Amino acid sequence: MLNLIKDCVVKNTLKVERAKKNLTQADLAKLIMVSRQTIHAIESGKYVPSTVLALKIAHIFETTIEEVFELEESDWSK
Amino acid sequence: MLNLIKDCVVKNTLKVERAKKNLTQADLAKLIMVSRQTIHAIESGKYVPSTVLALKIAHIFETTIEEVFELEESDWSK
DNA sequence: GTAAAATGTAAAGTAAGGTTTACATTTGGA
DNA sequence: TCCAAATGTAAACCTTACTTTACATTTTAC
Repeated sequence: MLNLIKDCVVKNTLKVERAKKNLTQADLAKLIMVSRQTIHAIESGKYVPSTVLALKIAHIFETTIEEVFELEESDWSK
Repeated sequence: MLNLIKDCVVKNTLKVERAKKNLTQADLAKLIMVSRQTIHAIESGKYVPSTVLALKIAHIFETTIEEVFELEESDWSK
């Protein structure tokens, strides 16, 4: 079975949520205990965070993972 | 900065949700296009799925990731 | 009680998430 | 304008998620 997950595109609203709370990338990184580069990489779509990270991020923004990370429509069937 | 994420414990309700929908591990695996062993590994806590997989799993069960995957209380501060 | 279905387990390999260090560029305020 | 803060970028490295194949054990149905 070939890997279809890696081809899935996930959009996120990190930058906007950060703005709402007036947090810098470094602030957010510190809050969830990861490197600033990790936040940057997620925001710029370089990669999708692990579920543990996603849980923490959604928690900080007082919302759900689904609100922050959205799987592209066409990828639900992959 | 050392990696704290790997030490986080995440419980999940996959087995129960599967029972509700009367799906075998193989059924679920087929629905989200992963191997049966992947489902088994997640269910038995061997590892936490990626966010993409978690999104798909929650979607199948018509719920949210937070309902299916719960970070242990003490790990929110890690 | 036996066959089939479901679940458990394991090993080797690949890809993606995340780290560290380091430096370059952009933005904003005095 | 100039300094500092914020953001962007990159490379080398390690860990974990997920795959494939294969076989063992447990459950379920007849």
